[in-house]
Amino acid sequence: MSGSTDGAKRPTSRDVATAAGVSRTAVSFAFNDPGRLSAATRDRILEVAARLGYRPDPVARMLVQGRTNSLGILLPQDIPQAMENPYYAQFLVGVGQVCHQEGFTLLLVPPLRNSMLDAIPYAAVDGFVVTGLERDRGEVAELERRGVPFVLVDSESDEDVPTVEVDDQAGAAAMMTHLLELGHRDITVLAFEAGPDSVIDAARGPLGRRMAGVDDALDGLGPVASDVRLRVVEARATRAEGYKAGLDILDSDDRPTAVFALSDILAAGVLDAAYELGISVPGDVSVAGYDDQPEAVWLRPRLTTVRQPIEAKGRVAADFLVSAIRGSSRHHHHTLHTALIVRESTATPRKTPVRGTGA
Amino acid sequence: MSGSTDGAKRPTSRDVATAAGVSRTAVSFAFNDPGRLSAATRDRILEVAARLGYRPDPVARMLVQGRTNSLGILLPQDIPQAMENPYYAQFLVGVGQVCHQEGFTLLLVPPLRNSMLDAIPYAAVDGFVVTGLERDRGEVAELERRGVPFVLVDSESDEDVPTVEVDDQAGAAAMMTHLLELGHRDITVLAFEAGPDSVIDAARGPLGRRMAGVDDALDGLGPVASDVRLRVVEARATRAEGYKAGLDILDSDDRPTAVFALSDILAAGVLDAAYELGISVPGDVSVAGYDDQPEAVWLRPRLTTVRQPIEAKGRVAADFLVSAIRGSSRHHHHTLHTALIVRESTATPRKTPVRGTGA
DNA sequence: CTGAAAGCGCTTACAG
DNA sequence: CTGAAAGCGCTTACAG
Repeated sequence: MSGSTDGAKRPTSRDVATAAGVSRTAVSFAFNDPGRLSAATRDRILEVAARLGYRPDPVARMLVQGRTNSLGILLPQDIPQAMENPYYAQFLVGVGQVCHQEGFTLLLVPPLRNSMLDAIPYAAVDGFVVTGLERDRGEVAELERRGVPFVLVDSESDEDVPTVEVDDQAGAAAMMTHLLELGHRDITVLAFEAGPDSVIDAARGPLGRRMAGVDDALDGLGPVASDVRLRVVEARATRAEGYKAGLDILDSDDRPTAVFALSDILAAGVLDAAYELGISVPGDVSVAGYDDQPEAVWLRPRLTTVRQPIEAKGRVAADFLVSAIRGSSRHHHHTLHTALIVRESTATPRKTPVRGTGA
Repeated sequence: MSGSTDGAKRPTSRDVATAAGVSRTAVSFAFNDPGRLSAATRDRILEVAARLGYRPDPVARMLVQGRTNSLGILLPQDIPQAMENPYYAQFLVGVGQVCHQEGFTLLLVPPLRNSMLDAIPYAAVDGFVVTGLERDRGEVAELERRGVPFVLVDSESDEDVPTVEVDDQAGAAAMMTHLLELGHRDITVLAFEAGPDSVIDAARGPLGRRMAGVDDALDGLGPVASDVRLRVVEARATRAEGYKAGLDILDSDDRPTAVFALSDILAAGVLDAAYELGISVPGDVSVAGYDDQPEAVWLRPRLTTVRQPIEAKGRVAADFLVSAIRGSSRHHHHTLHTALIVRESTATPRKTPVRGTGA
């Protein structure tokens, strides 16, 4: 019954113009600038358009206007992987706020045939928010070639390109210092590893900076640093993988007195593992996270973590992008700050080794 | 230093053709069908294109090819609200799988000026996945007018339009029956309410069907049904709101023996409230959820809930859409099924009222 | 208030 | 193997 989807093709502005006995110019005005038409003409055109089921073609309009009213998010991984990651969802909340305010839609642009490079030329967007890239990658050159503005997020600072960063190094250092000041000398860092097919270089970017922060804190300790035992374990950033890693770390004669998970989702998994093993947190072991996702405050015990303003990061990046699109002020840089959030999951370690004669 | 973003405008295929001494046809072939050119010509064109920083314009290409290679998700709420909802993230995982497989990007299309209707004509997509709409709304007519395929998700079944549904009524009935069979006769249903600015009709759609399922179970009980005390409370679907509602429901002389939350996120909040109040679950009160989000199994106690295949819903919807775009088989319908997942948060109610002389 | 013309940047039969 | 021409469907100065 609908019929408009099949059969005869969609009516064009020419069809409407003919049927209404006006020019295509008039049809365009009826939709985009009705004030320029007499009421009679306008009404007639609109009526004919309604009868024919006419709508201006959005792509033709984009071509002639030179804008799409849509922002692109260039993803380093495919859409399912991104959407499974609560970090991304939160980041998109921030980007989405700007979209809402400025009337943009949001295009998710995953790698094409496993290549971010290939995806860049095909996306119909007015600009890109780019996550998970370092500045010297070929992708940046391709973006410049593409000729639309873009903003690098969580990349390294760069003079020539707008960036939004978070001082992850300071954040990780603050948490590590917190742990050291509590008296911990046997600490396991649980790092996240890149997902399968990842095109990002995990050693750089946020992970690299957080690890550097860990080292900073150790250095700041002075000569005593040699007393500290530091182990590093990796897991994919899901709660289930955090749980498995947590089991490995905690179910051992030689378990650390503190675990510093480099993302909250991993910390949640470690908490699950501790619960499962009957190991008390923070009594037997301290657990710390990173991100301060909304989830963190609902965990038991409430998670001590490093807050990074993920939503603000998305918002600032999108703001920069929209400014660049609108033609104002090129090359912005902004660094967001982290904060140490001490809740219930960290405490002074027991004096006596847990596996010994007890508390 | 980059220069390509500002100053002179982007080179076009004409510029490349001129510089390489060939026709625009040849330039097009060099990028889209290199086999049709002699190696020498092709290499020369590509080299000149690289030197000039040329890329075919995606929008012009879309116009002439009549496709965008992008799927649209028509949202009933703005992007931040959608991304805050774990249900949506999971749904997008399913849609994203198809995008990945078929090489589509994904455009998030929120209401424009608070109107879904207004957003439809402007999105450059090959089709829409539509959530949160009923069939008789003006939006459906607008979609038909738009002339691209679309699929309605969680809508009512309809002959004329492809739909993907879940038998929510049966799912809710199954849970309610489970509670009744355990012996509960004083049950509070915690329903989710639409967010602010919502354009959806909450009384219909999934919520309405789940409530109908609750009634079905009561009806199935026969004459004893009159012994059942049923209360309904509403809250916005966030954990914090679930927590607040949980406090209200549980911190009372007259609390129910079971709470059936119509979404897991709400159930999680009720669990938080019970924990806060020192009320044992399922000892003092049973708590049930709906959705079986990944989270549910990490809650303590593990949540009894109704599983609905959210990811599959997204996948099936996107599959239908891609088929329609490719021109095959119009008008599909698919109903997905729910399953009762009994875990630890529901049990037989205490015989004696909690506020009485105790167990 | 209204229209004829040019043009957005590309691809695609068609012809040679 | 290569090119001239038409056309995708619209908007926008410009002129009247």
